[in-house]
Amino acid sequence: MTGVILHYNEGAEPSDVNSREREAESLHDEVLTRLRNVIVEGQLAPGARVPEKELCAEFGVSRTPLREALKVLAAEGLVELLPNRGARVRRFTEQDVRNLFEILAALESAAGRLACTRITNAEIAAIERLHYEMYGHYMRRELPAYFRLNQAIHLGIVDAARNPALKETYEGFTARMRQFRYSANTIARDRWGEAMREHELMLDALRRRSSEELGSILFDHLLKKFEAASQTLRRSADDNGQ
Amino acid sequence: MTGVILHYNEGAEPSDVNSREREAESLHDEVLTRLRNVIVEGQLAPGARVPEKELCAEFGVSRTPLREALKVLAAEGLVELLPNRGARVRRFTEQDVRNLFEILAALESAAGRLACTRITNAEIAAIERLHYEMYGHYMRRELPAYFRLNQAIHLGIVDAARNPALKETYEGFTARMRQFRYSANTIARDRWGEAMREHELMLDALRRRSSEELGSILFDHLLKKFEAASQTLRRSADDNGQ
DNA sequence: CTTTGAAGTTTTGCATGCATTTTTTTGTAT
DNA sequence: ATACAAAAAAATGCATGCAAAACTTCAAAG
Repeated sequence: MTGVILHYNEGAEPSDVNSREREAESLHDEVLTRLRNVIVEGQLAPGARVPEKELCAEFGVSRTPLREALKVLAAEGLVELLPNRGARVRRFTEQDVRNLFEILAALESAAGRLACTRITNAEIAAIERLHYEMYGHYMRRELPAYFRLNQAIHLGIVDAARNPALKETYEGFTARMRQFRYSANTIARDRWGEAMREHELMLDALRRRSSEELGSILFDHLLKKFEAASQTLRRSADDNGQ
Repeated sequence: MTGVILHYNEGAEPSDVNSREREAESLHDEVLTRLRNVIVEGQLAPGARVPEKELCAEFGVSRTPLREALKVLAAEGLVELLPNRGARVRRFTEQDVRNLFEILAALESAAGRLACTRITNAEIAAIERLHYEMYGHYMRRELPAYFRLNQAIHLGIVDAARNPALKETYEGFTARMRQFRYSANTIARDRWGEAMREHELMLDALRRRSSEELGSILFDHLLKKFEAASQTLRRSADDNGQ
């Protein structure tokens, strides 16, 4: 498919494992996706230099597509470009993460506003079902399932805003924050109930198609989510004596 | 103007002509900025193929940094990458522009919310002064000066949100829309008064530090701005028989 | 010991080279 | 003419080459 390209990926089989779905993806795109994952998943520590040669070997490509990907990641803010010193994985401060959460809150809040004017009754019903299912997981303290449904609800609202550019931007930012997800997906016992109540308010505002209410609730909900997550994070950091 | 740039950098002194201010800018960064300007300013028509060779000649660089810039512009959505067929300048539909305006509205609305909790009284006073100055231009029907002040006020609010990442994202989106500015900076006579009134409400909400109000006003204000601009645009398109 | 610094090594940024693919041109049959 | 096919030309995607910059190493001086 990609061709025989002798030296590198003979045994590599780029087509089967990594590129799910998309057929003819450019090397650049594939490297971009893979490198972003490497960084977001923390395989490359924050603050670490990005070793071009090693990554080229690992990905089986030359430096050209890798460096193209690095420029894009730099534009996304995942990586810093040091003049004549290559790239380094960006280290996020707590303030950085807060700033990103506020951007997410901005996008999702606006999505909620727009959704109120554009969502169909069927979609509202679908979100209601997700809500009740999530409530069940909440009652049974099934955290992973709860988070899955939670995310589905938020995505449903973003979808209902009927704005692909907004959705794409939103997803871009959530992807960048997957590296903090481990903490965001922990939830303090007392926060959980509050979050559930906020979701009830969201559903109520959505049913009444109250743009302003839903926008406000979502905004505050996201900021509180950050506060809770950062507290959890700080606590676990303290536990480690760090 | 583009400069002599013969072989490479013998007498090159990159610091003097081309890089205003910033000293050691990488070729990649400079090409990125320049190419973005070329596209946003419409020197490369929407839908047109991006001619790598010509641009390389014009910028005096090889294809490598140019192509790196193209990948970044593609990630920004200014350019589309066609497999094996290079890049083409993205053509924005009215719906695309609406979507972008909604994102801008999201960001600025959130900035307003945050600003209410973080802005200093001195900054509020500064924005008030801008407001009154803008009012003078409104009364005297001085459109360019009005728009300048208008923009300063909006930027002041974004600044007061104390979120550099938000500001950067906001500026990124406004830059991308500078190509539609010609229409956004036209304002229908009847819309002007309404916009001015909305600004009065904004200032009032800001004085009272009412996050929700300011967020709502800004959101609606931006969407109305789009509606007005797109109407103006459509009208002028009709006039041209298009 | 710590500093200095010169020579060697690696890394970086960019230009160039080359196999493919796409586009254009040209030629031929309908 | 119009449609199609073969050939030629150009553009694209990626690998590689190379000079300059940044790191190492290690020995001599303080």
